[in-house]
Formats: sequence, C-alpha cells, structure tokens
Amino acid sequence: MTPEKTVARLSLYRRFLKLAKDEGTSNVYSHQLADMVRGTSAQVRRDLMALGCSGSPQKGYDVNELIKHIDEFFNTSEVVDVILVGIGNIGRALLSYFKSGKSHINIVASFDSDRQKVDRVINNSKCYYIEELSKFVSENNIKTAILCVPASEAQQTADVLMHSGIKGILNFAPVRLKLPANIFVEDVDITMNIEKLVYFSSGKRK
Amino acid sequence: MTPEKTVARLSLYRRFLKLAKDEGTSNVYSHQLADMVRGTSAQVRRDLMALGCSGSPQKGYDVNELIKHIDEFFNTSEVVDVILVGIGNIGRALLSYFKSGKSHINIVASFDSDRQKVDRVINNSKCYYIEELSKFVSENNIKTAILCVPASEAQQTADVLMHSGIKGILNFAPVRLKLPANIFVEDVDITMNIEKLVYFSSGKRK
DNA sequence: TTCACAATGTGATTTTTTTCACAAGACAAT
DNA sequence: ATTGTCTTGTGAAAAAAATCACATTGTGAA
Ligand SMILES: NC(=O)c1ccc[n+]([C@@H]2O[C@H](COP(=O)([O-])OP(=O)(O)OC[C@H]3O[C@@H](n4cnc5c(N)ncnc54)[C@H](O)[C@@H]3O)[C@@H](O)[C@H]2O)c1
Ligand SMILES: NC(=O)c1ccc[n+]([C@@H]2O[C@H](COP(=O)([O-])OP(=O)(O)OC[C@H]3O[C@@H](n4cnc5c(N)ncnc54)[C@H](O)[C@@H]3O)[C@@H](O)[C@H]2O)c1
Repeated sequence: MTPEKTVARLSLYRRFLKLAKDEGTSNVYSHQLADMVRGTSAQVRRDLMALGCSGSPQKGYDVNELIKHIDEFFNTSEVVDVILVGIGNIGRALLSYFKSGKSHINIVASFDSDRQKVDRVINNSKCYYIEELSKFVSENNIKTAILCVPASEAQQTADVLMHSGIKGILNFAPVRLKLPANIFVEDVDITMNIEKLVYFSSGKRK
Repeated sequence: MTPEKTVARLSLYRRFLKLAKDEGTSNVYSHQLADMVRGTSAQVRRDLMALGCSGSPQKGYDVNELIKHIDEFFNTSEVVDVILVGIGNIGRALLSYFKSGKSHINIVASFDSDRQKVDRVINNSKCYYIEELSKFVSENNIKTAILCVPASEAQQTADVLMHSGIKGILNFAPVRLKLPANIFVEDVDITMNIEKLVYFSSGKRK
C-alpha cells in the first residue's frame, strides 16, 4: 500500500529527525526535511501524509511526534534483530558499523563456514559455524539476514536461509538470488552503482 | 535520455552476459536475461531497444554483440579509474573487492587523513595523504570517487572532491551531501536498505 | 505444404512516482 | 484592519517506468 520509495524515505526522515532532535530542534518544515534527503517539500508532505500525520502551517511538523509515527510505521521502535552470514571483508565492516547501537539494527549473530572464524565474538555478535544457522534462526525467530558470502555460495546459502524461516535478505553477492516471491530480497550491487555513476557523471544525461 | 533504471540494468546484463560467454553460451533470449536480473522479458527487450541493438526471434540475441553494444553504451570497454577516500572498514573492503580486476572499475589510488594509513599499497592501490587528493585528481583527470569517510567529514570531503574536478561520488556516509546539481551523487545507505527490508519482509506488502 | 510454436519489436496501456499549483490559515508588519 | 508572507494538505497533472498484447517471422513437425 505505501509506495516503496516512500518507505525508503521514511527511514531517512527518521534518522535526520533524530539528529535534529538531539540538536534540540522541536519542529521542522517539509522543506527542511526535503533538504536532508534531496527531495522536494511536496514529496515530503506526501510521504508524511501516507503516514497519516499532520503538521501545522505555522510550526511545521513536531519532531517527536513524527519520530513516534515513523517508529510505529516500521512497528519497531525497538531494535530489530538480524543475522549476518559470511564474515569476510564487508561482513566484518558491517559488524563493526552496526555494533555502535546507533541504529535500529542489531546484528545478533553471524555465521561462517570457515572454522577459523567461528566461536569468536566480533563487535558484540557471536560467530557461529554455518551449520548452526537453521537452529538459531528458528529458535530466535529471526526474519532478516545480511548475506555476505562469495557469489559462488550465495544461492545455496540463500536457500538455507529461506528454509530456516528468513523472510528478507540483504544480498551483497553480485548474483540475483532465485527465491520464491514471498522472500523479499534487496540487492546491494556496488559495481552496478559505480558503473551507473560513471555513466551519469560523464555528462551523458541529467 | 536513457532511463536511469535501464542504465542500471544494462550494467547487470553485461555482467551476466560475460558469465554466459565464459560458459560458452553464444546467444540468449530475453527471458533468460530477465531471469538473471529479476525482470520481465518485455523489460529486457525494451532496455536492449534503448541500446539500439536487436536480436532474432530464432536465436535471440548474440552474446558477443550485446556485450559490445553495452561496452559502447558505457563507452568504457576499458577500465574506469576511480579513487577512494577513507581507508576504514568499508574502504578496505572495497579495495580488496576491486583489486581482482574482474570488473571495469579500477581504484587507482586511495586517500586518508590518518598518517598511519598512508604511503602503503593496499590491494594494488597506493594510499596517499588526503592533502594530495586535489593534485592527483586533476593530474590524472579522475572523474569518479568513492567516499568512505565518517559522516562528520563527508560534506567537507565532498566539497574538496568537487573542487578537484570530481563529477560523480558514490557516497557511503549516512548523510545527504549538498552539492551542485552537476555533480552526480549516488548514496549507498545500508541502514535504510535494512529498514526497508524489515518492513517489506514482515508481511506489510508485496 | 500447412500448422503450431516460440521469440522479437513495439504501440498502447497501466501503474507508479513525482511535481504542480492553489485554497486556507496564522501571523507579523504596516 | 489590511496586506504580504509563510506553510500545510491535497486534488490534478505530468513524468517515468513497467506491463500488456499482438503482428510478424523463421523453424520444424505432421
Ligand atoms: N568486499 C566488498 O567491498 C564487496 C563489494 C561488493 C560485493 N561484494 C560481495 O560480497 C560478498 C562478500 O565479499 P567479501 O569481500 O567480504 O568476501 P570474503 O571472501 O572476504 O568473505 C566471504 C566470507 O564468506 C565465508 N563463506 C564462504 N562460503 C560460505 C558459506 N557457504 N557459508 C557461510 N560462509 C561462507 C568465507 O569464509 C568468508 O569469511 C561477495 O559475494 C562479494 O562479491 C563485496
Ligand atoms: N562499515 C560499514 O559497514 C558501513 C556501513 C554503512 C555506512 N558506513 C559509512 O561509511 C563511512 C566509513 O565507514 P567505516 O566503517 O569504514 O569507518 P572507519 O572509521 O573505519 O573509516 C573511516 C576512515 O576515514 C578516514 N578519515 C577520517 N576523516 C577523514 C578525512 N577528512 N579525509 C580523509 N579520510 C578521513 C579515517 O582515517 C578512516 O580511515 C562512514 O561514514 C560510515 O557511516 C559504513
């Protein structure tokens, strides 16, 4: 129902709203929010409308109220538990990034097939041997996974994730996973991002 | 002129076409390509039309010809030189990833403000002190940069990049850079990706 | 030969997303 | 009190992207 793009932006709004709040700002105008996410004020108002919350022409939107609404929208004001599979270069970078606890994301455990890498605790999250994944996921009712294994292993690992009950996968491997439609997959494809960037930054368009 | 989404997919098509080629495949049908990028065959044909190349209803598209066309489209059958700023966790992960030389991306140099990190060679690319960035960029006519510095440093570093002549920035910092419209910025926002993923994978929609 | 099939290329249509544009309301300044 | 200036909320329009649907055309089986 809510447009996909709106969902993405709501996540950004929340982040910037929290920063604004920390700075003591108590209300914001749509154009300020727009600046923060490189959008237009009309778009911001549309997004907030989808959220069902409103501001006043005088004071704009109340920061706290907005944050509360977005929290409700994502229905996780608390932290969301996710797991990470593949403790290689990006895997470790992500573990380090998310340990901070500044976001709503909590990487509760990580898994690897390399015996050398398991049973350690990297940035608060314990590393398990890959065989333990299924059990962990079902016991802890985990729904979301970050996949950082080599491309050659990605599909089979994704299959395991699916069978364990995972419903959403953030995939860093440069392959398109084949999974049933009820599993939501989001690809992070950096090579593609750069190629696109090169194309548009070499004066082709826009 | 060419839709942004099409540009993104063309990059993917090329990657998968090269894999197909390595496996000895000499022609592909639109639906095969569609499978590879999670799209529809009609969409693939549209994209390839934008490219101005055509196939035959009998043999589909010629793999080599398609690759050639896409290379031409991106007008860099050769490697594209980019620089990387901020040799931290993701910075190093990216250096390691792109050293392989398997893609069209070549990280020719990296820069950091930490004296400890410079003057080494990490994965083929020399690390320079940040002060040398401007000179390097203009002398080597670099147009594209990957930005991996902390959020607090991102805007000022982006300003330096812009003034040095950079036209496209792949930004990993969780802030929206304020730059003139002729600088193309692409954000990689992993926190947002995960939040979106959590939203859609918890049965909200789609 | 004739027919069914499978795939391309593309106009037309639909869906999704963004932008425009303006009524309405509060306030500050004159 | 009047005027000018902000901003919200939102229909209406536009733009961008995806999908539909079908004429067309080799190919091979009957
Ligand atoms: N590093 C980057 O910057 C980057 C950029 C874009 C894409 N990627 C992609 O992300 C993925 C990971 O990249 P990386 O650089 O971290 O690779 P890496 O080789 O450093 O790490 C891969 C990790 O996965 C583990 N692993 C291998 N098979 C496994 C399995 N079956 N089950 C569980 N764990 C397994 C390995 O032990 C290793 O720890 C790759 O698919 C890569 O193409 C990486
Ligand atoms: N690590 C991740 O998985 C991850 C995920 C999402 C976003 N990010 C973002 O990416 C950026 C980098 O993350 P990281 O984990 O690699 O951080 P990091 O702290 O490991 O690395 C930052 C690097 O930038 C260098 N640096 C600092 N100021 C600089 C300056 N002015 N000029 C040049 N170099 C400078 C530091 O010396 C350090 O090497 C951050 O903005 C972070 O928020 C990281």
